[in-house]
Amino acid sequence: MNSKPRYQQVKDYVLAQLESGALQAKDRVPSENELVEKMNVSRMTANRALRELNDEGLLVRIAGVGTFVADFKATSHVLEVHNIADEIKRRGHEHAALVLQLSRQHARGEIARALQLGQGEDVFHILVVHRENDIPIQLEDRYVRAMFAPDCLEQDFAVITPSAYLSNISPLQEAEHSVQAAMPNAAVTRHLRMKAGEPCLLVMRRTWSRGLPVSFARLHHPGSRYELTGRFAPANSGNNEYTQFSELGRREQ
Amino acid sequence: MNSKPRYQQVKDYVLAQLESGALQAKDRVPSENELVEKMNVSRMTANRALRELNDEGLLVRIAGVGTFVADFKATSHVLEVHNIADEIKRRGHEHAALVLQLSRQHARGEIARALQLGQGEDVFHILVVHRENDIPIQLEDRYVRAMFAPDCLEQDFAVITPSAYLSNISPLQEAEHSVQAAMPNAAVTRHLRMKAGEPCLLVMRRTWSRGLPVSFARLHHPGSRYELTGRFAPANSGNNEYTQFSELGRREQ
DNA sequence: GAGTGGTCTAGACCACTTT
DNA sequence: AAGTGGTCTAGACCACTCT
Repeated sequence: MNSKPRYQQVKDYVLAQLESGALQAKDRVPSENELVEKMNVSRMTANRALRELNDEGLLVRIAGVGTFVADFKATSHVLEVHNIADEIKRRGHEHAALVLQLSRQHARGEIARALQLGQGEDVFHILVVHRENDIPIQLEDRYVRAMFAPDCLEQDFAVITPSAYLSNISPLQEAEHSVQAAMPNAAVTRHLRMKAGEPCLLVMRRTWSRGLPVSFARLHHPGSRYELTGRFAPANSGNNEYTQFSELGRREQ
Repeated sequence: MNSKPRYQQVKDYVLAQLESGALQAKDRVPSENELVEKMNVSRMTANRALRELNDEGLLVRIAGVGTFVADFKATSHVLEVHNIADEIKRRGHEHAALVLQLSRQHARGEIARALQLGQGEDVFHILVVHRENDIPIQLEDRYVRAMFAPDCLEQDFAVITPSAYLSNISPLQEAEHSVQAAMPNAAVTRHLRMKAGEPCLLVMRRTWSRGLPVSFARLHHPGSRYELTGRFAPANSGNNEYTQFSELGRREQ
């Protein structure tokens, strides 16, 4: 029954004191050697427990000084931006994609800047509507550096997501996101079947591969049907370490 | 010069193969014992390297089988929701808060549900406008379980952020967020000095302490002036492990 | 049975800050 | 000098999977 690893037991012991309030922010946490004695573990095991709690942001460790309760557990929480097709499937719903446009263009203005292209370098322009159970849920307006994806025009993006296609070509290594509220133009309104006056949740994403920005996407979502959600909870007694899940969710009601 | 810890050298060795493309998604990564021989380290050191890369989501380990390159490195990226006052100060700007309302109320409808209160249990209602260099940037509409914060009415929320006040009372342990685009009502429009027809980026946040939801907040931000941004980048050669930063940013231009 | 990851130990050396 | 965290090792036992 006490099958939990020893380092996890040490973590639980410390976590319990955090949660009970016995240890407050900036308080000193038992040192590795103190835990070695109290919990009858080796120092490597105590070290792993405290190091992981440090990595998780709950503790702050200072070599030569000690280990302390971190200050701002509550201030910085996490949202994740997922692949839309995976999200839909994870909800057990049907994903369908409709390709509205797939062409090669010269990069101009914002696109050229976002992808760090010289004016006139080529990009592929992909415009796809993603549907969940036939309800439009995302308009993907994506530009891809042409040099990076020479066979882009031959893809069927109704079958393979542009995002999946890109990460197949080469591992993507960096991403940058921004989320904002914006009013859609007429075309976006139409493609997402939105009511007039309804705002969009607009996610902009840039991805890098080997130091070069290779893709820039504007992901429009109808404000009435979508939200980005996240939950953040240290696992008290039972589970592993942290439960962090979130989803690009279709609003239920 | 080669002062980097051995486990980090092992991580770098594996990372280099991920980044060069020598190892693709689902490929098998050298086992701990293979790394022990190739890198001249002990197995504990090889184990730490692979375990950390696993924790970071880059590798998948299966006991009895092997270690493999993770599948969807690019699909799930992170945004963080920060404390507004800290964010403003971090940008070197001036934060000011104007308290519009501070009162005790009976919980009804959505508020009672969100805080899991019986109809009629009391909440404190806090309404504050946060300004960055005198420009309204967030309307905080917050409800706090009355039992949790008996001295709430005596606080000066122009000086201490409600969020900071709450985490002073007791460590907050769980948080739930949703981000959506919505049209503001007339009062929100006025308090944030928004143009007619401009949408809001609306962050809703619930926080828990010791298993009870203690606070529910609607954070309205003018769509034209705010966005939530995030960046995600594994540190290739030089740095620690991961660089994950993000901010609730005032849009620059 | 050979190989894998998962864990644990007892001891070690180091650089650092505190007293 | 004593205490702290940071790292590393050589060996060990286990449960598991694959062949």
